[in-house]
Amino acid sequence: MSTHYNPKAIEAKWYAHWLEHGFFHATPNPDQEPYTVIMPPPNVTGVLHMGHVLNNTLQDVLVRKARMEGKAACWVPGLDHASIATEAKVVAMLKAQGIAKSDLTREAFLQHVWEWKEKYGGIILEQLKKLGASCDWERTAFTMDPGPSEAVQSVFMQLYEQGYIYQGTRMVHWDPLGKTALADDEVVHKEVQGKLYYIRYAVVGSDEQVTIATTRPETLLGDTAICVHPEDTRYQHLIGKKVMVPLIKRAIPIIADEYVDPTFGTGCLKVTPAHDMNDHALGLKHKLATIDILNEDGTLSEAAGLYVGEDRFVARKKIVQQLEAEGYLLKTEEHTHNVGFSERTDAVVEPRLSTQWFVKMADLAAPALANVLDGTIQFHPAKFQNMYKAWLEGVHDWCISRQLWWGHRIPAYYLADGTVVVAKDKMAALEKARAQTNNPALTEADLRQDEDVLDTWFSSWLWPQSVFEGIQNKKNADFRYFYPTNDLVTAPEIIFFWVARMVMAGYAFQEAPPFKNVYFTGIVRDTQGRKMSKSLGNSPEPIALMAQYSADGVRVGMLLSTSAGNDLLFDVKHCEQGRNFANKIWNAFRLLQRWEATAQPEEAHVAAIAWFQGRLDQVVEEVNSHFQAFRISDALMALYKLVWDDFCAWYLEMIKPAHGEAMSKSTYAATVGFFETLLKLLHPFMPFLTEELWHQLNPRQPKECLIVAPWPQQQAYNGALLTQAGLAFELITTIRSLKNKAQVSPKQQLTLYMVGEEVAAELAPFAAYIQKLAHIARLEVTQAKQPDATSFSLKGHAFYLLLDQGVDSAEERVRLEKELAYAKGFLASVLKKLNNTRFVQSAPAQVIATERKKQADGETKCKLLMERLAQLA
RNA sequence: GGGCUCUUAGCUCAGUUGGUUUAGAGCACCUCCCUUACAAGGAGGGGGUCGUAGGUUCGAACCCUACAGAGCCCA
Repeated sequence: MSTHYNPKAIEAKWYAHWLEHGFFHATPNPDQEPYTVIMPPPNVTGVLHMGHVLNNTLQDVLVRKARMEGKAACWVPGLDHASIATEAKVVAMLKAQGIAKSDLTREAFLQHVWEWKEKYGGIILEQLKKLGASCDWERTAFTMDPGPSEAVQSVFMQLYEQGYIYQGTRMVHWDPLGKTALADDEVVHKEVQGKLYYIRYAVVGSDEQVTIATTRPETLLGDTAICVHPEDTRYQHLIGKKVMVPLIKRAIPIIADEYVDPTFGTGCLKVTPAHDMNDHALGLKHKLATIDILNEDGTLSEAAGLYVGEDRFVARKKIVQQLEAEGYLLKTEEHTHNVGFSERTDAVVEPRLSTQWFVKMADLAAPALANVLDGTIQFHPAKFQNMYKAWLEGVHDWCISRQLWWGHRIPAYYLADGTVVVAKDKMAALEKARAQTNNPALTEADLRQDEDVLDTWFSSWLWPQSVFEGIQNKKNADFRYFYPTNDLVTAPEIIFFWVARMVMAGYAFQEAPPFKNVYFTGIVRDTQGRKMSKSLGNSPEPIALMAQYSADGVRVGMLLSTSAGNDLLFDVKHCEQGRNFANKIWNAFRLLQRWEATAQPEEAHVAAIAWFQGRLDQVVEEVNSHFQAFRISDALMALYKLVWDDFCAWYLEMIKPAHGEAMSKSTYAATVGFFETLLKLLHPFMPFLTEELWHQLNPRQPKECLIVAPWPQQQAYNGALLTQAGLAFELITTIRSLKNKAQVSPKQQLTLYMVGEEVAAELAPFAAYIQKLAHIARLEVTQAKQPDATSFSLKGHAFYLLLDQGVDSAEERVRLEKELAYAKGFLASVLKKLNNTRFVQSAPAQVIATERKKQADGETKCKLLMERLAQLA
């Protein structure tokens, strides 16, 4: 057996084995408790990045533990069709082949997208298998599959009939690159260094001029008013007059509104109702004209009058030049401001007036908020409640139409006169239209379906329901069994996009929450705290990382660096630590395996076994409670220490037979049992290594896999024994340290005196181990002072260590004086409390008792140190 | 501009309702050791007074106030 764990063959072997035996597949079973996790569906265009590794490792840990606990663990994987991202990708690909989207029919274009999807889509799901993800692959779902698509359609119709979906002309965020509207939260605001242009407008019928400051001078072509604050004395006399828009020479009114901030710029605002959210509101209020100067692709329209057909940014430059040439530009200033960018295409978003479909949110938001605030749905960490609450309380209606082809086409049909009919298909729409218009002569040719598709999130928000066909068929067995799901693991970035809307959908369509817990992960950043991104090239490639450190190593590395909800600075060193841990376990197994259990007579390591059993039980309890609180990295760290420190460093060394000697059968059996329990506890975190060792440890049937072995039971443990062992270990460490400081070989056999029968009794079960591990030849109880030996105290007990070559009194003095100073300081702080009558009067009895104990320990320690110093003098 | 969160060892973070030793962990660091499970290892060790300044309390990393710095969400 190799001295190093070699994961390659092992990982492939066990993943195939688990699949072959159907361990990942869950079906409704009345004898089992269901445990359901819905994977946040990655984009069909996606490839595995470190964020996915984090997110999916966590889900797999939760799912594997639940499976071992005997639950019907169902982890549903899926893919999201990602309208904008996918369409943009395919458009670019076609362009590279010399095909323009505009030359294709809708059907032909969609044909290309489906072909692309079949060929390249969903790579990420294959990559997740490398990570060990134990998803129920038989349930893999895609948002564009017939089931989920039907759910989208039916929900659209239902909400439309109930009046929750409406069509409206609104200012929307327009993505000129994607040529589509965006929802509020698909716009990312970034600080941008721009310019503030000061432009003069001449007042009609006067020599006066007013100066406005704008960051977007090209929009002046769409100006329909100038607005000032009604109380601004600089401009009051101009209210009601008109000014000439430069270059195009259009007269527009000067109006007054309190909306204007007199301290910003010149206090004089140009109003462009078609191209600014706030200006639009002003326009409505003051009944201003609206001039839309932009085309859908961000070029200037006929209405602009100038630079028609030019891109908005080109036009901006040219207009600035012309303004300057014609003397309208007073000055420019550097100016930092927030600019909206499209989440998907990164294009600068343009506020634009258009007719779109919306979902009315207020009623849907109410139960979604209430059930999070009352704890029906719990957030981990809970701090995300605040953000969730703020968003839901000020929620805006949701713009759900997108001017794209790839996605769920809106099931709305128009008649020539503009009548709208919503129905699941053309035939149904025709029937409705005939009934609605009382015109049985209508034919399919009279109906035109809406060209737009729905926001991708409009399918994602149904995901926990639609993967089980819960919209169309609420009574189906899977849905009734697996819904509501248990835990959702996702990123806080999509708390509004997705989490909030799923909760709304849960209450809107099932009157039940979609999940019980939401665990928010942080963002994976590099060691400098920068977000990992392709352009920075600061993200390790997960598959390569797994090849280097093993899948288990990467899982452990990822988990060790995470705490719920906090961003994590990812360092490959953590994966190295994970790999080293795997190796440690591997080698513990090698040691165990080489032992022969034949010793006669049967002499078991009773104390060692009882102690480790206690530690095991203690840690099982600890791990369970960490899981309950979603403190996954703490659970892992508890196991890391249990294995490395308690099992390897202490237990195995305690029971390790001397060179060439055999081991008793009962000790060996107990140890194998411990190792099995450790493998069980570690399995959710390190599935491959543990499954391999599980089968190497004992011959088992193919079906008898660790992945379905029962999770260890929580048992009561002997706390007193753990305390005794703690003292013994502390004693061993102290002896080693004293030897080290005295430059005595660690293996030098020495004599140790324990002062008093009490401590001797306390340490009795571990006496043999103290002798073995600290290399103590003679362990004696004494009451007498030992002038030739070094003294020390632990937990109020005194000890003498007889170092063979005597004591270097100078060094010993320094050491003792340092210790004494500390002990005195400590004692003083305790006495300060105890001498304070108000403390003694008001503190709880238990606190005072603890302080008294501290005092006693401190006094013993000081007394001993002073005695020893006196001897040395 | 409004709201939220954070600031504890070199780094990343724990620290539960204020009171078990004048604060813990992992990693990193220093010394010694290639000892027959593991150098991807072993033994030992050093290191912080908890952002700053006040306040409440018998007692504060923990509660309150102000200030400084970092981040997030919304506009």
